[in-house]
Amino acid sequence: MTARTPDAEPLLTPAEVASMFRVDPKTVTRWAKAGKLTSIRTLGGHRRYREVEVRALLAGIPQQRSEA
Amino acid sequence: MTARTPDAEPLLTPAEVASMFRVDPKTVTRWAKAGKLTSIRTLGGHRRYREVEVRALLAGIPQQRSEA
DNA sequence: CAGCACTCGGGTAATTAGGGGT
DNA sequence: AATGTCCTAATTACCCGAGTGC
Repeated sequence: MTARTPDAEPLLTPAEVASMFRVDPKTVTRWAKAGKLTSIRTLGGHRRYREVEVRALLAGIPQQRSEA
Repeated sequence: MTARTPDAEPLLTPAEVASMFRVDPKTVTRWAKAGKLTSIRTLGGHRRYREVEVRALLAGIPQQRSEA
């Protein structure tokens, strides 16, 4: 009985991202503030992160800077 | 609810690895720079190390270094 | 409605990076 | 070649109270 997920992109909570990088959740928040990580906000102000982006960063894949 | 951990590979901080080997954290950094130890970088540039790799080295698992 | 775990803020210690020198 | 130590700047970790998520 799996709830269906229309077009949802997999998102991660701050705690999940933090544990993947072995850092404090607060640190992940700083990364988001610094624009190093894309953050989606809930209506209540909590942050959610794109799983694909986090995995890419963990793998050491340099992010595209839209400048050349 | 403890945050789920999607594919999180256990990582260690420089201080943890250093104390396990009873060396200075700086030395661990040198090992990483020399490619003797795999290092994952946080978005702030700090290093994290693979727990499995560290344990293996501590256990005296053959690296790629023969003794003739 | 109540409750608990998590996150949000800010502020302040503790680690880490990096180069240089023994 | 390999460690340990000194220095400064940057990054990260733990403290609090209040709000969100479920």
